[in-house]
Amino acid sequence: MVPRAHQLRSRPMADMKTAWKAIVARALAEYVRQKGLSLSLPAADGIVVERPPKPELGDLGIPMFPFAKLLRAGPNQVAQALAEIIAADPESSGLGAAVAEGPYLNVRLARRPELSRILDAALSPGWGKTQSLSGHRVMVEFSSPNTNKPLHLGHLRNNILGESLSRILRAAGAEVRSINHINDRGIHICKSMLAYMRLGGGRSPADEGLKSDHFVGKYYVLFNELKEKEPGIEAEAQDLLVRWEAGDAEVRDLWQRMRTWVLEGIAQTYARTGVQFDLYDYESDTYELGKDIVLKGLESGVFYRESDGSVWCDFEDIGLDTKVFLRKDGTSLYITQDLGCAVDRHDSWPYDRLVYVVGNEQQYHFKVLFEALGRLGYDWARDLHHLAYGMVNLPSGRMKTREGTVVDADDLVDEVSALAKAEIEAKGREDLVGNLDAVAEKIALGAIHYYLLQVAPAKDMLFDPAASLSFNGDTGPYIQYMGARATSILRKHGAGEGNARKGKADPGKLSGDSDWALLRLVSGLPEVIDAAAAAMDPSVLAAYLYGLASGFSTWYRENPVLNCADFDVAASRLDLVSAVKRSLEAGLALIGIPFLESM
RNA sequence: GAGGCAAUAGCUCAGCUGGAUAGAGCAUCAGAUUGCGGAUCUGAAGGUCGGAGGUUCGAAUCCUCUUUGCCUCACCA
Repeated sequence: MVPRAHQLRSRPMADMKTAWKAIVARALAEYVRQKGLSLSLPAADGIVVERPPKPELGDLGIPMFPFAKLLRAGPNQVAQALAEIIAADPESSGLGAAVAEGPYLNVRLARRPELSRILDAALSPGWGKTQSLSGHRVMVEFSSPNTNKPLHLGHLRNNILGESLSRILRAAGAEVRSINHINDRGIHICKSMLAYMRLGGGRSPADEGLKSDHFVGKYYVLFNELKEKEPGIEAEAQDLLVRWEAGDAEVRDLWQRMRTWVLEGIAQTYARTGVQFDLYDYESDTYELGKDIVLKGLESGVFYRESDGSVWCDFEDIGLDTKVFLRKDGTSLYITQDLGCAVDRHDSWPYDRLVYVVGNEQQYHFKVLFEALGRLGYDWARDLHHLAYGMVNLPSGRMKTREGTVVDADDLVDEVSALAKAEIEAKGREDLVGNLDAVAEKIALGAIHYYLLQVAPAKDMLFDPAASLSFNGDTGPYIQYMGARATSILRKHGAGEGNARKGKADPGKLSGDSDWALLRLVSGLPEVIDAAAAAMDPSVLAAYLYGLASGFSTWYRENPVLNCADFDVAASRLDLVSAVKRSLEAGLALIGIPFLESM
């Protein structure tokens, strides 16, 4: 089965693998026929095709071990036999040549047709978009801040994971809705309100010259100081919550005012870091949702009532605990609300998947939530997914608000920006970059987002300030820098410099090992996007982009473009540089790293 | 105590459904620019993949046990 033309356009390298699986499967069948054996062979898509560890070994490698066992022959022998059969297969000859190397069948692809196909794809408008999830609707909930303090480093990891995931899913063809579930009610909110009532003196953020979310956060910290001297203040906060729930006008008024301050401040942080949402849920609107669902579940016997009136569900049969779903006073809990939200969301926009980007400390909660929804008869409960990410720790240990070891999001971006600015100035590039502050901030985002995304989501990570501020090596700014250099070549060409305009571009001129190696790297983008989307893991894309940038860097040191004496090669390499630039640009956009034309 | 996640180079991390000599970056050492941006490149050194068994032609990867670390096990969110 030879892949269709439009598929070849969108995923050049993946389709080559598919094509070769089919060729090998055919060769196996032929081998069996020749030997007069009768046995069932593996399906073509079950054949493992990998990439040889070294480029000299070819473009694709197929281990013969599984077949050796099946055919009761040595793997080297099988490789040899298959190579001969494939050499005689007329369909394979246009696609490349297979050579037996030890127990492996290594394929050298026919470069000339591949080169033009890859280049063609990489320079066409759809590059960086795939269809692997087309027709899918995915909801992604992330960020979910509290409205009593500003965002911190942990939120930055959450935000970029959620934002990047949303973009990757869209790039893979899915229809995505991103949701921010604002936690704007509860005892923690009342605490900052109470401290403000005591110490705020009616001042506004502007009066104190503070960003509005930082202003509110200050009072949250002050509450904890008050508590030291005045233990009774906790009860007062509780009382404030009761008044809030009762709709007390004075309390609601203050609540509204402080909430707005925080949300305005947080919105600024989202804007500067490039995070966007399609929808906002406010807990103050949704906190009573889910009660009726629990009551229905009570009727159907999914839940049971304790003698004190509280409602529970027993999960001991699946190794979990019993869990409360309604308080004895009939009020709802976190999980009650989440139950209601999930149903509401599915009613309003039936999705194929709902992803909660929430810290791994809540794994138990989501396990219970999903299980409860399933028991209540919602068959879409299996489409819910908790994307649990690990904590961001500091060299000194865990971040703790009370100990003042929290790394504030805005402060971090400011700090890294200042370093980037100093770096630009140290190199005397102020005039080259244009808007100095804007570019410095984009470099800072590149550094921070890449640092946070480079680690697989599930893992806890260490945030080492010194290392994260570095712009060298495996970092976001390194990738940005390679993008800037590629752009620089194209810019010079555009300005009339170099030999490329004297020649004629021909992909066939790029069949040398180093040009070919770089173009193969480029060709991997669509597959990586699909893999990142399937695994819901932006880190695989981050790793790919670093590899591409690094490959480009190695390549262009040895391979002149504008200065190439062979004008046709110069013109062809210019296309290759364009393809690299476009791939970096498309890929970086998906992981929230600004592309820079110069830096 | 129960459940979950993790452990790979001095440090921070990759290692896709088991496959060819376990890879990067940082740090260390040694080099490279009369050429398209040196925030770069090349090289050296650095590993009993926490430990012990098992499955397999083959294990960092799968299974069991074990050690260590983190998280959770609220009528908080």
